[in-house]
Amino acid sequence: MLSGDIPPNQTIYIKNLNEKVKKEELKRSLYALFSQYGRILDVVALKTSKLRGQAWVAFSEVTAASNAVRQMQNFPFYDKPMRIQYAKTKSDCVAKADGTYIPREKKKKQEEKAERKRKAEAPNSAAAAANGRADHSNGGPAAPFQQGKPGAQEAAAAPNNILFIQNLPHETTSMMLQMLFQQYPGFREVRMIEAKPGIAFVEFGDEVQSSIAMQALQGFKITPQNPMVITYAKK
DNA sequence: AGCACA
Repeated sequence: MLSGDIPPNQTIYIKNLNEKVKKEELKRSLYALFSQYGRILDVVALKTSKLRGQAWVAFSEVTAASNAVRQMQNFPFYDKPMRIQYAKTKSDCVAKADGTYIPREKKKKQEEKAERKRKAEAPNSAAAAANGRADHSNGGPAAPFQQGKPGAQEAAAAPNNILFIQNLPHETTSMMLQMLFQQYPGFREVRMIEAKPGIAFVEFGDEVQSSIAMQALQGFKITPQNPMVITYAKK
């Protein structure tokens, strides 16, 4: 198998990223691009000699990661095809959420303690950490995806530089949509069909640009009753 | 190619 034999993980590992992109921009773009697959807990990118050109995106669900691995495989991102796998280990942010997180410095002490457990001391902080935390106060409940996003096991549409907008109020004009979408880089045009009110197509220069606009305007309300639903247009 | 979180 191309992707190797790494078992599914809610964090994906991305390599072959364009190393010229600034770290903060890279993280923001990755966030915008991948949040269509589910809730993102964290994006990690380092520019050290060992770690440049790579990034980790941690999702709240494994199914989101699975869809992302399949759908975004080889996606041209800043002119380079992304190579995506599951991460080999659990992200710290995930461990923190499920109560298994052990700070890095304390990890060694932790192992030493386990070796000389012959002491059989009274329960200490290590034992408490091993038991995990009962409270899930961290980050709140795992909310279902917002409307307009596919269910976890349902395949998401393939990225497209053209967006399909639904649930618009019938009085929406292409000029109104242009005002909204032209603030995002790569905007080209809005197309509406007179015979079909409530929908529109918005074209961008490429899939990265359309994805960022989608993320930014997903659920935007032109009227209080009309949160817009944005998906990629079918090819 | 390269699997981290300070």
